Amino acid sequence: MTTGRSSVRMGPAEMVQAAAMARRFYLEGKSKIQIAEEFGVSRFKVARVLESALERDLVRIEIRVPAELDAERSDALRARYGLRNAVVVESPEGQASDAPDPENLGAVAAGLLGELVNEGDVLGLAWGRSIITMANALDRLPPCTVVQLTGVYDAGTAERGSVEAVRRAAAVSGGEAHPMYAPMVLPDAATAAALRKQTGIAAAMSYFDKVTVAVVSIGSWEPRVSTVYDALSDAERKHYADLGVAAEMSSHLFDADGRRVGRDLRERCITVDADRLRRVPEVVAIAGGMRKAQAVGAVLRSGLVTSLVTDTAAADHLLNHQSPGPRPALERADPGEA
Amino acid sequence: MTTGRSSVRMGPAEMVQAAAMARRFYLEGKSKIQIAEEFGVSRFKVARVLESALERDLVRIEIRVPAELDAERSDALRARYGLRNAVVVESPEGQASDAPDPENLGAVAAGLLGELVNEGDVLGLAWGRSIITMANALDRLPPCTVVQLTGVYDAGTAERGSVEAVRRAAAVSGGEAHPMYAPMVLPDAATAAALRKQTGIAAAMSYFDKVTVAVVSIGSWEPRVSTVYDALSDAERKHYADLGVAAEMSSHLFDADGRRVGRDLRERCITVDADRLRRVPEVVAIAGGMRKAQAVGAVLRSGLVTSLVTDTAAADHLLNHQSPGPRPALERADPGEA
DNA sequence: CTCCCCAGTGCTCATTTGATTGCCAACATG
DNA sequence: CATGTTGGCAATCAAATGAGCACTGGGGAG
Repeated sequence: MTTGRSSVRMGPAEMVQAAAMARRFYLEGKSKIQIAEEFGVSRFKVARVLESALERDLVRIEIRVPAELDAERSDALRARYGLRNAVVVESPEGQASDAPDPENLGAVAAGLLGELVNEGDVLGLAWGRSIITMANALDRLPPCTVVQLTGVYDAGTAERGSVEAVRRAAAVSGGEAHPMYAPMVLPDAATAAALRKQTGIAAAMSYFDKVTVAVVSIGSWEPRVSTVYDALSDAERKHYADLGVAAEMSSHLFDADGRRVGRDLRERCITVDADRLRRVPEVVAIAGGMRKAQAVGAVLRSGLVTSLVTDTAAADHLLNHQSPGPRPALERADPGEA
Repeated sequence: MTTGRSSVRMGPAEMVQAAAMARRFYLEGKSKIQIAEEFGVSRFKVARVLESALERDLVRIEIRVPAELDAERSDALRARYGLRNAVVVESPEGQASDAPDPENLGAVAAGLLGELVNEGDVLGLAWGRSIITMANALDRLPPCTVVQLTGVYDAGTAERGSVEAVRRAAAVSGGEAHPMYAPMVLPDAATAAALRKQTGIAAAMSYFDKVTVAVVSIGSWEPRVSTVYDALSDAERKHYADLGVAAEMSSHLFDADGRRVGRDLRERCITVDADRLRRVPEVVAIAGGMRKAQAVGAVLRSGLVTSLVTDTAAADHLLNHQSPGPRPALERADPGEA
């Protein structure tokens, strides 16, 4: 700032010399002292020349990530919300608020999973469209046990999607699969309790305590954006909406500040407990799109999530219109151990 | 080289983290230690991540110079021939060996002169087409005295070109002009001697010892490529060619090794002595094109020249087909003082 | 099972680097 | 002419950095 202004023009000799020095320094990795000796100037001079070369854009440094990733927002999100990992996927241009999670979200999450999962881990998968997409996009995964964290959502086309996802992940990984053939939301607590005692379901649930990496989805309290919302009656929807539900994750409900609300719902659901989830060293949430942005913020503020895969639209909202809230970064065991 | 291979794929989290670290380091100027603290890793980890980011082209550093300059060849020439400054101008594409010095050469030389000349300097200009071009391209020059170093070449269109160049340079600079109204090559030594006694010419020549920056041109011993060659008779041309003339500069002749030959020619010429030229702290030669490449090499080997402005074609020849010769870099007074 | 190898990590020490300060020359001003 | 000011430059010292080394833990071969 104090020396060469960008406005004063450099002559060709200065330019060429600066370029030569910059080449030595940045591309050939020579030290400034070596360069100073070669050019017969003091090392301070070299430093000044390089500094001004930087100012004048004679040296251009760019950080290139694959086009679909937004490094800047990823980093900002990670820092702001105290996440261990944040990956922001570029939202397709022109696609407005009603776009669901883009295809990319799943593919990128699959890549992230490949990084986070180590051999011997126990991977838990909740329900979610993006999670299905992710499972399909998985191409390699270290050997690990895969367990289903929630019941399935039994409407729409991808009926047994969650089961499929668990099977697919286990197949790619080469490990055991522990799916659950049960709906996520049941008519009443009794039915749910009965189901939980079923051999297969109980077997799967017995792994919940061992899960080292969980993948969850986030929905907002709107039709077609929350699995649970869609599964309830109008009266029930109204009931929970009055509690101030802002987000739903694996059938757990949160208000805008990330506090659990409507805990009674849990009794009717086949899902992993929030407290158990909190003990999972690495919880990856996948959700994107404008409509889910608020919900994602709410869940982040709950402190249940350690990593996030989202898109530009949601990231912008989280960065510009929401605050991380009081809960600091998570203090969990490092997900490194098995 | 030892750590991350370029072939092993990075997951999105690693990618995003590497990008974030690279941004901090390269664009925001944070230290690796700061980055290590922020990300909760050791500074060595940061160093390794940045190193691998460099290997994987996640960080791209490019040295950008104005398109017309060839930084790499400039630097190579400077280093190989021990020059103080070397500037290589991009030869226009497809323009073959018979291209004379491109327009750019003069413009770039003008810029170089603006750098090299300081207030109070005495600038000497020899004859040469590029020097005329250069003078026309001059846009600013510190106040200095401008002296004509050689007589003019009195044929062709730009008849009094050299005089014009001196006047123009003085006008831009705001200093005195000392032109010489005399031809460069004369029929015999007596005529030359008589001319040298002329008031105006003698006045100009009295400045030769004070010249601090000289600009000269280089020609090869061919028609239309050397001013002197064109001014001689066939017999004379043959005579000097038999002496092994490879280059001509301000009516001084050099063989391929940079040794002076045909010194008798000097008697017939109005020009600055080679020995005086050698005492000038900064001698800038301007010459380009394939046909002059050999000649440029010869003059460089004479050690008379401290800086060179040339083009890609000549530079390639100088770098690939010629050697710098025994004479090391010049040991002259720094051109800094007035 | 042991052993070796290998990749990854963090440490130590020597070197490099940046921020600060002091110096000198050029210049404007009283 | 003396003096203050400014700007560029080099020296100093503390912080940052790199190269080499030791440690560890897992995986495969014998």
